[in-house]
Amino acid sequence: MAKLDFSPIADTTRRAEIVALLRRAILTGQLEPGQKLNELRIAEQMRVSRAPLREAMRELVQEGILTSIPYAGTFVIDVTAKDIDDAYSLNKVLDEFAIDRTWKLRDQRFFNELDRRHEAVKQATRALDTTRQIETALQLHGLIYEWADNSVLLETWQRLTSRLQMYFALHQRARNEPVPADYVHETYVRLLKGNDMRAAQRHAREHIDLDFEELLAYTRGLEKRAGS
Amino acid sequence: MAKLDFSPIADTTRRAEIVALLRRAILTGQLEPGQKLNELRIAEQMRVSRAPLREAMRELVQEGILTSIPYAGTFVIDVTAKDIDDAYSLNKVLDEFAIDRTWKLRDQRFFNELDRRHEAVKQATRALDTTRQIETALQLHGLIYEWADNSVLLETWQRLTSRLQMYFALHQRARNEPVPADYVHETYVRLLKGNDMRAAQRHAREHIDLDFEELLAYTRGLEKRAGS
DNA sequence: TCTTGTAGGATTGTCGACAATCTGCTTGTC
DNA sequence: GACAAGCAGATTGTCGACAATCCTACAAGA
Repeated sequence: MAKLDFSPIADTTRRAEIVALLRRAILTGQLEPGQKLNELRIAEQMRVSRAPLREAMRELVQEGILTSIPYAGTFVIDVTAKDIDDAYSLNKVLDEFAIDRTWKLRDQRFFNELDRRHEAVKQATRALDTTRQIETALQLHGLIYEWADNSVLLETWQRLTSRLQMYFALHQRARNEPVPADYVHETYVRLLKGNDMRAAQRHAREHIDLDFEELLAYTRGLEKRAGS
Repeated sequence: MAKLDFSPIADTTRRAEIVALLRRAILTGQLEPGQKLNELRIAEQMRVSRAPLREAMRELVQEGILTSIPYAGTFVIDVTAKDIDDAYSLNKVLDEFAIDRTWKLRDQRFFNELDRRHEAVKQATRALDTTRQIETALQLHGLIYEWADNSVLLETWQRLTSRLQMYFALHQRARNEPVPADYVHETYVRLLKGNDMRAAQRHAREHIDLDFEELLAYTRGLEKRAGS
């Protein structure tokens, strides 16, 4: 018999679909930070009852992109400069760890996947699809986490990813211009293929710092506006 | 007017109470790994309807201590040696980061709180209350995370804590004898009060390794039993 | 004028019932 | 006896309605 890998079939609960829809709306910035989610309205729009919607919202609260206040409502989290700073500084540490753990496990499949994801980023960049560009860039970056063979680390990264994607999307919407940032990934991929682990780790740090500076500048602007 | 700090009043939703009850049952080992949670039965026992119970369970699924399979049920997560290994190796990295970030922020209040939590551990140890001993030890350990002034790091730690507490509780139940492990905390506290950050970080690593070895040995036993 | 009490409407939290799905057993056929 | 089809029974997923709570506006009183 031919060896054939079947992927698991899609989750068929409404709840799972609602989670996906809401997450996407939040991470692409369609739902703005601080905005309240009216259960009845959303349930009507999605043509579902409030029960699965509420369960979906609980999941996203635990995922860290919604926040809930009893009897008051559920809101998209606010984005402060400090949150971004916190997320990024933790990300640096995790990157270093992930690269360390992945390093010995790299094989041809890893390199192929790396190229594939890199290509996806470049394609999205050429197509000027900023949302997809952010998504693919984070997926490229996430490969070291998937490869590190540490489930807890991977979970942590996925939680962080949600926030990062949200931050980048907001940043994008504000600037409303495509990001080049292509050569940076070029170097990143090259170093991950090479033999100098410390160099790769160092680059990851610096690469992150780069994006981070831009984000912070944007967010500081946000807070000035909110404070006025 | 006298300055008085009021703490926020407790959440009064059934959901929040159910979450607390379930979490406690899982983390103390009353609900065993792999065990299925029957919604109807639990709802009847708690005298609540299934709606808030299900929402509570979704939260715990996202928290990582329950796992859900659509139309099959929700189960307490299984504990494998690899999971523990993963959690601990990540914990080492986070500890180092947390100590680094906390170091400059230490003040008298920090030291006082450190002593207070240390005292709580010793008290639980003297009282032979192993459940409370685990709880207080993790709280002592968690202080550097609370003090590090990084909300994302703190969240990550809290997620890890849930698992660690569960692991320790299982370990305890299996051995059924009180752990001394008192002097270890003594050293930990002393180093956190001192002036040598690297020494504190190094100790945190070694301290963790110690507990970890015991846990792993226990869990390997578990898997042999399950495999037979 | 400021504070306090009080409806009214809107929204969230909870409940009980129904629909969809899974599991194990029985039955019938070969 | 082996195996597939199909039928309960139990359990999860979803729905619509009710209860509890909050926010707003407005009126009454100091």
